[in-house]
Amino acid sequence: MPGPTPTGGSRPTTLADVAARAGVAVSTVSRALSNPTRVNVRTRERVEQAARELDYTANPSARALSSGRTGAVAVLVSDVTNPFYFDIIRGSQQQLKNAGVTQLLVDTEESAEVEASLLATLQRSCDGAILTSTRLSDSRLDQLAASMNLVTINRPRRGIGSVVLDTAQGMEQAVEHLVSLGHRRIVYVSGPKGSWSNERRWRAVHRAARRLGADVVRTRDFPPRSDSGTGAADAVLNTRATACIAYNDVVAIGMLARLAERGVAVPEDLSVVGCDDIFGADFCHPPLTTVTAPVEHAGRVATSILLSGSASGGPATAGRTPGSSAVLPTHLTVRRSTGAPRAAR
Amino acid sequence: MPGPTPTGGSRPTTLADVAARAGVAVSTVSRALSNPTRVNVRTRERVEQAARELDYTANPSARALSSGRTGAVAVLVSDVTNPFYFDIIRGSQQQLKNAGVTQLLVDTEESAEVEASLLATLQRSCDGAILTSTRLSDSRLDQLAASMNLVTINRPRRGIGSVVLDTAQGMEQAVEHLVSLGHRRIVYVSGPKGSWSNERRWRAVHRAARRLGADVVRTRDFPPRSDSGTGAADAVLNTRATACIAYNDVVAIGMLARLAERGVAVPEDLSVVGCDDIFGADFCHPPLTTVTAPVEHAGRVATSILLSGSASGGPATAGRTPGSSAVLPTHLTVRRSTGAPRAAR
DNA sequence: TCAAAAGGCGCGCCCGAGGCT
DNA sequence: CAGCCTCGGGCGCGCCTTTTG
Repeated sequence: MPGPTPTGGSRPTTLADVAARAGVAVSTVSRALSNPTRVNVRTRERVEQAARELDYTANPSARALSSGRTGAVAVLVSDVTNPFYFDIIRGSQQQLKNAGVTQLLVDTEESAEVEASLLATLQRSCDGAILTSTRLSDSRLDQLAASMNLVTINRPRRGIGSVVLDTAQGMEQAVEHLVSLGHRRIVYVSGPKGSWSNERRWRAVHRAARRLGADVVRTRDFPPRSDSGTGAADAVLNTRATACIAYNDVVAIGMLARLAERGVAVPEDLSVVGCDDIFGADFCHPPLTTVTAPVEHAGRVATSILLSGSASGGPATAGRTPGSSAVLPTHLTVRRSTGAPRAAR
Repeated sequence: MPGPTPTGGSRPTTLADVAARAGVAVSTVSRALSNPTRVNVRTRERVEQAARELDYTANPSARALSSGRTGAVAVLVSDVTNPFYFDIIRGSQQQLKNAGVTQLLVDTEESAEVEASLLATLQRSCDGAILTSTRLSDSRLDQLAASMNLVTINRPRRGIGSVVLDTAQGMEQAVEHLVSLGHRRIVYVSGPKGSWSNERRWRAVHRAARRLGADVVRTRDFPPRSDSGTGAADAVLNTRATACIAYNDVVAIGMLARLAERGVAVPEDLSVVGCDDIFGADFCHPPLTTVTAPVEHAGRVATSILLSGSASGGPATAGRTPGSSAVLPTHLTVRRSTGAPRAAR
């Protein structure tokens, strides 16, 4: 017996139950509930009351099966642990709830393969997906976008909806800031390989440094985790640089811990700049100079783009909408982790 | 035409497509794919190859509709913004992925009504739910548990699976710690009304203080958000206390900011203790003395309990399993935000 | 012992019948 | 009698499960 017959004894009420109680046909109940204007007021009220009395709730699976719309949107993040995503999750959660859509939170474990295989399944169980810092190849991305609604964050691509946090701009400001303080040797602490953002940030730093006549080198790649901070700090100290710009705040905060451990004074011995302005950047010690990005806003915008695209008519419209894209400006927020270099070092 | 016919031109392949290609019946394909042992090896291989060639992926909605199992688990949090939940989300995400289950992340906005209404819908679209810090009444909880698999975190209830982070224990240690430093007047910064944890923590603090001969009062209730810190700090300063214990780290960190703003030295003028040991508690300024709770572990355990319960056979078994429960110990982690009170104040 | 056939699962949507103005 | 509003019937969605050969 397949019927889920928990405790109440009776299985969940269906449209048919409501129809019987209201004395109308199943199709009428369906219409009354989902398209109230297309039915007589009196009938509608009868139906609604019956539904209320029976505590009717539509079966989402059945609805999805016949309509093609699931009422869910997937949000893919490379690592749920990373505080950077918290704000994105939060921003999209907010928008999704307003639209009555549920959020499927998915962790891709920083792997393109995991991401791809998850999306294959997810494709059927959601109306669209928000890809944050995707590791997918261009071709895979295009292919996917053809069969489902997609919006990327920090990974623009022609024909696909996208939101970009223009951290490159903030990175330039960071370099200018450091140079104006007197720094001439700067290190960029590189993020994960294959990250579009990482390359973009590095290029911005590199370009700005060259323009301003400062030396800049790049460390090896570090995973975007707090514990990368140890290796990153050591790597930076191994150079003769007086300032460093980290791929993001998570790493930067990790570095602060290691620097304190090694007795390196920030900013006197080394200035540190982060990126993203995550939770914690303002109350760590010293408070972190960082590139402030409107992350939560990005989550909201990405969700709006996705919803406006899929609203027009379920998965059938996937790939049709040109894919609007937004670029959100960032700016440097100067706190206490940067300062003039010590004259003699 | 309802068919989702994105770009490839052809709609997603179904069991029937695979059956046709493999030259067998639909039911055979179904079995071959979901219950491989119950079918001839040669047949199975033919089917599997056909499925591979056609890039077949089952439609989760259809599967859910007929089987009753959705392959999803909901995780309800009162506020996705709260870093405390990050670790829970992370812990459960991990376990769920191992089991091939997807996570539905849901924000209840600190409201019992929102929580209840969401659960009504969710009930059909997931195989179970993890309720973190639920605000539901006992009766509502029981009622719900009768019709779906539930596991609560920090809200034990007979007959329902639960995980409790025993922060009361850590709270006692906190009081002992403060008293041993010489504090005699302590304030407990109260969390949200209706929170089981809040009451429990307060009682633990109260009891321990009385036992040790210290005075303890309680502030008004504060929402568990960082910006409550301002009001909380002011409220505490308004008393003659030399130490305070906050409902949780989020509030405590918010208080640190306000205290710095008002020029109050921590711990010289006021000792501050938090709870949970969230991300940031170790690198704020000063690093926070707090009750360390194995939050991620709690997320993992809760998920395991839920999965072991629902594994036995879909929603039909809801309410049957007695509901195992776990209590995870906590301990005080002393950092720099607590110290001896200034002799004269 | 295995595979084919058929009957749901619950809902959305299309089409057409009937009543009323 | 034409036209509109309203409702009922029926099919299809894709899969699982049971029964039958």
